[in-house]
Amino acid sequence: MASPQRPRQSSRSARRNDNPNHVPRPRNAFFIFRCEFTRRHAEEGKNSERSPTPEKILSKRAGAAWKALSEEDKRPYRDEAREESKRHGQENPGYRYRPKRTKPPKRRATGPISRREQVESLVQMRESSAAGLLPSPPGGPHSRTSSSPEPDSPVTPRDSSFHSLAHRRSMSLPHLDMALPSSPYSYQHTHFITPVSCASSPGPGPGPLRNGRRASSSRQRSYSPSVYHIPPPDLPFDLEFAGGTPPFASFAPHGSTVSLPELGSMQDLSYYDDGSSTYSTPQISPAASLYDISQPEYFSESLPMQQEPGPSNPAFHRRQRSNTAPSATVSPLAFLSSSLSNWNGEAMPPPDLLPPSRGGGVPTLTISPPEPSLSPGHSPIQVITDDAPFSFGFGMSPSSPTSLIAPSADIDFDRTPRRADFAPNVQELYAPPYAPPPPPQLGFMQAVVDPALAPGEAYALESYTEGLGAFDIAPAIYDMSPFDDIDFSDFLHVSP
DNA sequence: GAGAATGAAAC
DNA sequence: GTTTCATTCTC
Repeated sequence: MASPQRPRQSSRSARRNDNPNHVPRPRNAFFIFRCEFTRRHAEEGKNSERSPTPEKILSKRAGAAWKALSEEDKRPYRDEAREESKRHGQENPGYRYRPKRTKPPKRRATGPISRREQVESLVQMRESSAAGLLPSPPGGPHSRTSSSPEPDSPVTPRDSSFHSLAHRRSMSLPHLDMALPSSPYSYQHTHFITPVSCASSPGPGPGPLRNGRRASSSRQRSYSPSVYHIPPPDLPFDLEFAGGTPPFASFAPHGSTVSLPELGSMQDLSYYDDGSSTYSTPQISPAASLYDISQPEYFSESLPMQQEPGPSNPAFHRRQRSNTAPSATVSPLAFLSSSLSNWNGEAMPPPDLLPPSRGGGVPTLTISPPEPSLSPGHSPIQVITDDAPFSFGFGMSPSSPTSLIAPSADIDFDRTPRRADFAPNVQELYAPPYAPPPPPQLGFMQAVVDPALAPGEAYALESYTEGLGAFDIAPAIYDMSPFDDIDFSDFLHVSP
């Protein structure tokens, strides 16, 4: 059994950082065992003619011996490790293990990246663009802010807020892979939407593919009996369906369409930070039902005129952002249904006539990116009619749609301030520090992203970087002086 | 400083 | 899931 001696500071740890005050970590059970193992070996070797066993070999033997021990045999060492850890805590109050990352952590193969990472990506690209350089890969200068803080740097309340902020996600973030195809980060946010007839009820079961795999090839097919995995929109792809009606599947507010009747028969899946997921059935607003826009005649010339879009329209009132919103990843479908719930039912006919081929059929909805002409926080939902009962695809931007203007979702997971949240005088002072990103020039992407919409996307990032900059996340990039007087506390969880 | 082992803790 | 660092000491 290991003696309860305090381990002497190793030469390596003593040198660590050249810091004489460095406090080594408490040993774990195996290290206590290994120390004893080494000691026993040394004692046995005293009377031996053999040369001392190299430490490497000893470590291997100790590891094998440790594995050979039963749990009962290991218990004294585990107990001792607990005791040592307890003593360590008592002798070093306030101690916190702070490993230093010497190399950037490997990017997760799946899962969404943080908004902050995306902002950093944008900033990096913008700088590179201004310098006429290609973006540097992750791990470059701008990835520094993603690594752990300096071990000995004080943790201020602001730091805490900052970290919780960085872990929040927002569905209002533009998809950088689309707006900025050369982003060093890949957008991995995947949603699964299955027809009710195929989907299991909420809870366990075969369920969707967690963290949908992303094929490395430029073409991807993915199908399972209960799950349709739709790859990110930056890749051309084919979908295979086992017959029947293909599901509405969407992962970006671009170009995917679905008819309203179908919308109500589908289930959506959202992932949460804690790894859980929930199904939900989009709720069609009473207004939508009332107008029954599933009927083609609804789009006849007898459409009622409605208000002009804009802040004066009560329907455009933006709800107060909630600090208690769950940290969830919202799918575009949830976004759409939420938008519909706010929709006042009014429709705006198109300025020009619908093409004859689009004169009938079942109307479909297309979620479009925000347009800069609209007040911030509002997205247009465009209703188009199509001969096909269902259409799906990318690059199917409505050419001459009937337009419904609906307020955007009141689910806003972005607790960072937006320009609209700033004091009026600040809003007047502020001028965007950069031009909107240029339209993508990649062939397929060009068909998907409407360059005219880029400013709207840029706006969201711009406002977010404003918020980040106010917390010194991107110092020396923006002149944040106009925002010095802003109280951001409403957007943060700050312990009193 | 690397190397061997295992596991706690952080990220 | 990945990385660091606890111990030890030789190479």
